[in-house]
Amino acid sequence: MSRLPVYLRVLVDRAERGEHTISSEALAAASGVNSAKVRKDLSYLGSYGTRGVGYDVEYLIHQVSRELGLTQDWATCIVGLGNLGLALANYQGFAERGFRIAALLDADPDTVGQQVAGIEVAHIDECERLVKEHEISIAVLAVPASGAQAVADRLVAAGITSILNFAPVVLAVPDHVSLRKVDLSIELQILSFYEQRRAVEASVREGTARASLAEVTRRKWPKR
Amino acid sequence: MSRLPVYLRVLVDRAERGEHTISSEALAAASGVNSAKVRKDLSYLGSYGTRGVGYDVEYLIHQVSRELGLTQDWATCIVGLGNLGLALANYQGFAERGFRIAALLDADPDTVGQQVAGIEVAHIDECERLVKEHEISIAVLAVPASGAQAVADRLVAAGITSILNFAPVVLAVPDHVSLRKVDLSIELQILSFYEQRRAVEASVREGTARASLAEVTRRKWPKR
DNA sequence: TCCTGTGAATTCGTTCACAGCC
DNA sequence: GGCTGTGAACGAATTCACAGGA
Repeated sequence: MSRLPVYLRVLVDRAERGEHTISSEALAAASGVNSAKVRKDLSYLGSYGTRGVGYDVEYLIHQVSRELGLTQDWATCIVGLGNLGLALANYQGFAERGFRIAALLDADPDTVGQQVAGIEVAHIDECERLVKEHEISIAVLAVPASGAQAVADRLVAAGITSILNFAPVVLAVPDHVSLRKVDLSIELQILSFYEQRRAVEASVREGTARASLAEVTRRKWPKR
Repeated sequence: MSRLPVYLRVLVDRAERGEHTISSEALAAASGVNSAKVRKDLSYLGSYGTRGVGYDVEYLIHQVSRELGLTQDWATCIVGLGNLGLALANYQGFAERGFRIAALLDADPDTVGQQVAGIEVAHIDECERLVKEHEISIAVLAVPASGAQAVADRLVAAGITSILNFAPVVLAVPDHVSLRKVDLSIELQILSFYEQRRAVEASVREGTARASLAEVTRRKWPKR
């Protein structure tokens, strides 16, 4: 399911190049997955391809967009206008894809009142009113770790039902709220893990390694 | 394995609060996972807990850090100093966690030469030299989608072995290179999907839904 | 008694392989 | 002949459940 957006991106790209049809094989290659997986994923949509031919690009774009709820636009808010929040607010790709920024929120009195990307930053205390007024369902959280859970609780109470969390903490939210997280340092640490593992492997190949825990552990982890 | 960084964060937090011991149950709850999973994950490290007691927090921090390769620091570079690249360059959490920014790279002549976070932005043409000179192994890619693959190829040729990609494209890299991606619009689209699904479910409960494809499809997807 | 470590059971996602249709 | 749709086989990850040590 998290693959649908990837397919969609490939499809849009192909449509722009004027291609009208695409095979599961081609879509798979461009998306970095297996072709059987593509066919199975698409079969869940009930979208039909044509045997012997492939999938109609335009039609599939329509189906996937609809499945993803992209045929309507979603009002969102960005909470926390530090470095990252500012970058997100200025990011063009937001609106293009049907995610309209309806409000910007911050707790810092110096930030409140400033114009960012054509929108005035409101105080976090306004969140209840703004969420209701603009029917905001999605919040992007770019606040410091220490305040993140409190802000999340407040947003949920205000009526938010989806949160995209950039703060480096594990948030707890009620069942009816969707939560996704983007965590820079976790990503880097994962890369670090594989870097280190390659270093250990290299030293083993060269025979310079001493028997070590890392060595014993080495084979237990998946390939990448 | 991608859970180790999460455990580590929880452990550090507990250590700071002066706790010396933690049970798999408590660690699991704070990490948002099942306790058996925690025990199994930790057993791969060869770290031993104490039956009847739990795990020693300090010792576990040491073990996990070592496994993740965080006992050394990694030289990294940020490529692309648009909104996002700037925010990343100014992000403090980088250096704190052992990821030293050794170079900033951009293709825009107006950006090259500027100081960002105390480092002068170099031209992308310098990447071969800088990667070698600073032994940079990890690159953070914050360039526009259109140029991302070319830049990635170049970085790989220069000797980079890990890439954290923020550009909204599927990158292809050789097997010996690790690749992670962070894609804002994909995350939003996934949230959109669940938002929409909730809307459909609500209309079904209210009896206002017409029989529809979305309705038929509804049950096929995982819970969240 | 409490909590870890781990085989066994289960669930989930992926891939294979081929029947069926264009 | 080419390509989709899908049952069946497979493999990986998760969870159960309990033996055994502190």
